[in-house]
Amino acid sequence: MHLELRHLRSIRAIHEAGGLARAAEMMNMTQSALSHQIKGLEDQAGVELFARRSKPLRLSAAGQRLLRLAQKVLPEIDALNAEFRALREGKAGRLHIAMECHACFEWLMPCLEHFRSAWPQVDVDIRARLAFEALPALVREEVDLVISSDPEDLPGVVFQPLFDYAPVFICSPRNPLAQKPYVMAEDFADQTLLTYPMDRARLDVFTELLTPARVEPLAIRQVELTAIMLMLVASNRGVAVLPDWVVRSVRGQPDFVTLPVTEQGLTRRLYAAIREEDATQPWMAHFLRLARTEPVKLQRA
Amino acid sequence: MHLELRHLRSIRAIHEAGGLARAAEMMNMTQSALSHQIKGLEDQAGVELFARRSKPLRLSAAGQRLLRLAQKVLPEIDALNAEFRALREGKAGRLHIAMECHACFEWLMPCLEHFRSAWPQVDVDIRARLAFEALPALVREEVDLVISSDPEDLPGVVFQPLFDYAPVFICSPRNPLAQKPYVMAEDFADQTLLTYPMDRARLDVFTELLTPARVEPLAIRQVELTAIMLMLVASNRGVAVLPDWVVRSVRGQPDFVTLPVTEQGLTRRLYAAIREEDATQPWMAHFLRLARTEPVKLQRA
DNA sequence: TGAAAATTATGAATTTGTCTCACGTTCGAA
DNA sequence: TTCGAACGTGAGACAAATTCATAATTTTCA
Repeated sequence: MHLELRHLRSIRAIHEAGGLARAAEMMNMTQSALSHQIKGLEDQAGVELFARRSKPLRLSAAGQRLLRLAQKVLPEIDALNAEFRALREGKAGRLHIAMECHACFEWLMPCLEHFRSAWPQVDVDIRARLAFEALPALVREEVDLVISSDPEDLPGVVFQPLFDYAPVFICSPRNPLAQKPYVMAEDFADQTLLTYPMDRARLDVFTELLTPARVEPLAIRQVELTAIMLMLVASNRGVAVLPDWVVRSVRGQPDFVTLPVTEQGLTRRLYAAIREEDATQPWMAHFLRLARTEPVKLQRA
Repeated sequence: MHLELRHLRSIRAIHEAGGLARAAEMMNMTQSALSHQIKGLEDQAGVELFARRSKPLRLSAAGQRLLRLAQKVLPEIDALNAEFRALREGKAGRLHIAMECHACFEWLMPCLEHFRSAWPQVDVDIRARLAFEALPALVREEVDLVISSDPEDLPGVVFQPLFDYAPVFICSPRNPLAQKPYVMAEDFADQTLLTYPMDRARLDVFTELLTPARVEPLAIRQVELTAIMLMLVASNRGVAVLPDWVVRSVRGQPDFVTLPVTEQGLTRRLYAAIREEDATQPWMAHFLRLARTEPVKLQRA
């Protein structure tokens, strides 16, 4: 069959108008055109859609079945049109975020909460552990924003700086390292290192410290949740290097000792990678503004 | 916008085929036609549906939204086509039954149970109390079968006889009438009559007895459910005239006395009114066969 | 890096389908 | 029966979709 939305619209109009002539007027076409259309549809379907006996043309049983479909489908089409219109006007959009930085949940969630209420027509989502590389996925439009601390030069992609943070060493006061003024790469050689389950290339402690110094920790244990990681640190089952906004939340608790990484401490900058085309979207600008201010509140908390 | 199903099919095909050329082949059209079609759609929508940067043409965010719609809508269209095909082959259909005879639930339900398993593709339904007249509704194709005991001569409608039944008087043994060998119209003058909530013209007790004799019962109480009506009879709150297959179910119970209506007893014939066009449908024939045999089992039970 | 291969875009001609116009037909009511 | 309203039909006009041929890409692979 060659059913088209045009036919569904006609069926609905004929039902609502209670006749072919009035329906034709509703749809800005001649009564003849509608008659032809319906006839063609019936020929294709091989089913009588209208009770032809009496004059104000009424739907047959099969026609009523078709009407039900029309009443289900057409509103969805209209909804999509409304969405596209909002999209053109910059009110709607999609913001699917890929995080390379696993601890970013902490500040991302409050951000998205604020954002959602301001831009209800933007479809938000977070994808934590991507099975694939995040930046290619950004180019492929599978995601719309990537949180990363390693800007790359990619055509069509821009890296917007968000804020600076410091990777901080954290361990139990019972750990011997707790006595030191700061930690160095060599200090990890006899430690169990707790990390998020990600590639080493995406973990500050490796890219900034251990890999350049060619130091390998005694053991590595991968942990998904920040809260669990802190528990393990508190019970001296391992040490970790975490962003300052995470460490700040346990400051002053007697179970934890925090130290700078290297004598000067490390500083890293977080970026939002987005497609060039999206950089001008008003909602994207709003989100970036939030992503620059929210985390700072956490860091100062 | 001028979105059509054709476009949804194309979107889906391009997604599934992973490219425009392969999709075009899948849809038995040239690659050029698809390219033109997509371009037209994007112009209309004012939204980029595909990521044009890289060659094996992929869906953009908006395109993915459209794909979701396609995946929701197209299966429904296919389902309808399957239904229409079954309809043409006489496997599917609609059997919406209107009852003028309210007590017919008793035998109609078992009938429909059997029928449903034999003709799963026929959409069955019962409408008990129609707000309108049942026969005009049959002509208008709002229902497909009317249970009635008053055949009329209507163009396009045929009355198929189902079976005969006897309207039987039923009362409590404590009721004075319980002593009589049969009841007459005059006996109702000082009785509370229990009836289904229908027009008098559709109730045997009036059409066959009281109206011709110009007798009015002391009171009329309308009851929806047969079981409730029997309860009221048992507690001598009223008397009733019910079809024999209903009365048969309480035969032998000490709470009830049943008597013939008039000396000879009444006999009525039940008909199924259907549209002429449906008379040749195989499933309709099957249903009528069931409707002739099932009730007789109840009457003999 | 450069050429070949694969993939998509474009433009004009053609085909297909849809609509309009004018008139015929049917149905229901007076 | 006749009238009027509502629907059907057919030919031509028009619009839209498709095709063919070819250009402009990007991707792949040597």
